[in-house]
Amino acid sequence: MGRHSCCYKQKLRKGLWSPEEDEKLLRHITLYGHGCWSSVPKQAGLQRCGKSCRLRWINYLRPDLKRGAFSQEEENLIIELHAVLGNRWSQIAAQLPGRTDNEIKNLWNSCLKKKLRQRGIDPVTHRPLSEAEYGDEEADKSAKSSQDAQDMPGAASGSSSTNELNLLSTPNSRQATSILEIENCSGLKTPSSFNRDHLFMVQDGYMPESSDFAGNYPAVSTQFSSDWVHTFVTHPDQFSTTSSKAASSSMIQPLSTSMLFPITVPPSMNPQLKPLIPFSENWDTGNNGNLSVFDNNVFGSWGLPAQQAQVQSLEGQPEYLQVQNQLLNMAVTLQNQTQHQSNFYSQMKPDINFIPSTSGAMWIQEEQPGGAPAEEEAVPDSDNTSCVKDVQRLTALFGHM
DNA sequence: AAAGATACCAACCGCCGTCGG
DNA sequence: CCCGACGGCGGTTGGTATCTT
Repeated sequence: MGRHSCCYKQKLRKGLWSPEEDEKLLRHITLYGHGCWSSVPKQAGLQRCGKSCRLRWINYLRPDLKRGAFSQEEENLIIELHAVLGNRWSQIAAQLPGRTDNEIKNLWNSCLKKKLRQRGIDPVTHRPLSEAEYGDEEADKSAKSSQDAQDMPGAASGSSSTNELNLLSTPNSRQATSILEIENCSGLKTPSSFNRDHLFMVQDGYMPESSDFAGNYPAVSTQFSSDWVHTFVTHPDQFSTTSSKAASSSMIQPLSTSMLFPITVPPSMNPQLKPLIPFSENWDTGNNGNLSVFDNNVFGSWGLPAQQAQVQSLEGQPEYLQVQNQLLNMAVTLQNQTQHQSNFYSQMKPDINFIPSTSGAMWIQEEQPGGAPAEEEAVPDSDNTSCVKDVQRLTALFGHM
């Protein structure tokens, strides 16, 4: 096996990157972009393979990376996403602006798996350990299918069995338990599977009424983390494929700008939200088997009470854009109400209200009505490591130029 | 204080899908 | 259609830091 083909051509450096190498790569990409990765090391004067450069850029040098410890909310979100996506780290990372798949993978392997086990939850199946280990036949079947989905992400289309998950929030959650349940949700394999199956979410005591489901199917891309609501709008193109992998991606994946529009709504706004997005009755009657939910007036409302949130049809504007606009307006309104963010990257939490990222994601955090910042789990300001790294990066970029 | 154990994380490895010739 | 280059992904490794005994 040995090295990747690009590494055979010449003797290339391996191992940790020196500050000088970082500087070269950072400067090169800042000035010229990366273009073809295989040509980057030569152009940048590096004795590395293109793959190594790409990895270094993505995992370390990218300017939009969020440094520092993961917040409790991020951890909860990762756990919830992992329950749905399995080890698809890149897709999970797509939901966490500023975090890399490698970072999340490391966190999972080093911390979250352990935490889940300590809580009696099997990190693979996301079911109670006792049930996962000694469960009845049905439990075994369910667990197995879930396991299959995670073991063979690429073979997802072949598996259409139950994918049940039951997530419990951390015992330390400030308010009510957040529970995300997906029942009989054919493994999120294809969007059309939602025609028969249903998915619902329970949060802070909210229990969807049966009428909520009458002919409608809630968007999977609304997530609850603690008492926050994470909502995503996915670009319709994401639904237009029958590829199992791409289809499952479409559920939560994202974002190359406008592909996904995540908004995190603070607890104080929850009363205004109804965590269901009606889906069209002919959800699965897409074009030749391809699903184009937006052709079918899927988004009749957006989390708000129906009478308040009917999407007005704007001539010539795709409905997903209308939804995005609604969310954007909401976000801007929030921003206007809470005018004290200053630097996007210097105060990620808890002070940031509105954080655009290059990936098109926005995170909104609102002040509590009393004016005090929304109470958050304690988030380490910025650990020494991240400081050192940031200094290193800045030095690399500017210190010698 | 030293040695061993454990945790953490950056980077590598190999596989796979896509694309262009 | 085939083949090679390339990018992307997930699993794994190895070095370093931290903790425990």
